[in-house]
Amino acid sequence: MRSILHIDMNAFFASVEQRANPALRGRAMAVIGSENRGVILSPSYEARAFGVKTGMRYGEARLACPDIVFVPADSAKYSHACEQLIEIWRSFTPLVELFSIDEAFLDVTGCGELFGDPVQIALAIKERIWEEMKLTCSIGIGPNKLLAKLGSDMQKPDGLVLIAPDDIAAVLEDLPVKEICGIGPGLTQHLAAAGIRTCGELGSAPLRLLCSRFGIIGERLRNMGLGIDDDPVAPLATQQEEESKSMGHSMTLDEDCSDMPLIERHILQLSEKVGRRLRRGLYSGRTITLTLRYADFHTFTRQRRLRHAVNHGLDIYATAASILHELRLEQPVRLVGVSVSALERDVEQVPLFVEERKRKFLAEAMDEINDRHGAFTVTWGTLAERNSHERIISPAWRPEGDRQY
DNA sequence: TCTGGGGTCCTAGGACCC
DNA sequence: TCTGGGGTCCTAGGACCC
Repeated sequence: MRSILHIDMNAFFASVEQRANPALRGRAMAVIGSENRGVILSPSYEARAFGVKTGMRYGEARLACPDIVFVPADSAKYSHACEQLIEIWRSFTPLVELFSIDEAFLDVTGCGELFGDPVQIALAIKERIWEEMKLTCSIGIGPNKLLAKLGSDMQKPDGLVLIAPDDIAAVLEDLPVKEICGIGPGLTQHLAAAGIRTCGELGSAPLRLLCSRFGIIGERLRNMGLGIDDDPVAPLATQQEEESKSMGHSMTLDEDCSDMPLIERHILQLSEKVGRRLRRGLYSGRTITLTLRYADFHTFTRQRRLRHAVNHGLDIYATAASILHELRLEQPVRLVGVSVSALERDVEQVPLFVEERKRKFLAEAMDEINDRHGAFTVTWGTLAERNSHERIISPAWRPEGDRQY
């Protein structure tokens, strides 16, 4: 039986900002992304008390909480805090899997001799994080990642929830399926249509029914209902060795735009950013995808497969622009995105030794804002230059078990 | 102050080949 | 050749996560 911890930092960006600036402490504040047309990335707990939530538009947040203070996101600050967290976690176990910039799984099976039972370990970790960083977190403990993640969600902020093997059935019996990581709105609705609302119902549903309705994820779904999950905690070094599958950038324009030359310039800028990241990671790619979002939010993609892989901004741009020119825009454009997939690695140039890449990873880590629902994703050590302020993003890698959705 | 940005995986249909 | 089926590649879209 494994012992897995899932650690979820509470209001991570907001807490880091409050820690850095005493004037923000105890105040309703929120970290925001872009200046213009963005959403709340991370509200402080004081703001949450007013009903401010991640993903809210600024106007909505101000309506709920007129005195709220908006603070622009500072990715370097959060990356640095994340590095400190990793250091603390790794002092307990080498099996640390970063799930996002503010979440991690730790496999503490067999750490008992050194640090005590899993609850003692969790308490010790919370104490270290508080002592050294003045941040709180919620920790879930379970026999696998699925249940550990569930546990960390059950008590916020500053929670500690143990789901022991004997508790599993009782915890899951009446739990709505959407609480499970991997079951989103779409699956929730489909399951409801099949008469399945709780994990208890999901776990006892006939496998044949689930497979006929949900295909190859049927079995995985039933396991979710039963709290079964064999997915191992992938240590950082392994995560870093995983190759990226795609790299892209997108941006919401300050204003909806019908001006083709202007849209082209945005596409060029995005193409250059993507190209730099590809080259830095010693990648090139054969498939170029252009994403457009119209003013009414309708979003679509067009992609083109090239004969040879490319990684220069102008090559990416040439393809993306030609795709654009074959379209007839039906509305003003709200968002433009360029991404490259079908990636290849230029083997001869790759200098990679795990240790070397590991060091780079910590030095250059995570940059670009994602949000969440608040989070960043993280970039793995593939940068060639140091001290670059370029924004480098990351594969939104996920644990294998959740990958199938 | 109308709704961000980064990913992964899966499905389904059509082209094309044997 | 009035007719089938398997395989691969490609494209578009959608579900899911943070």
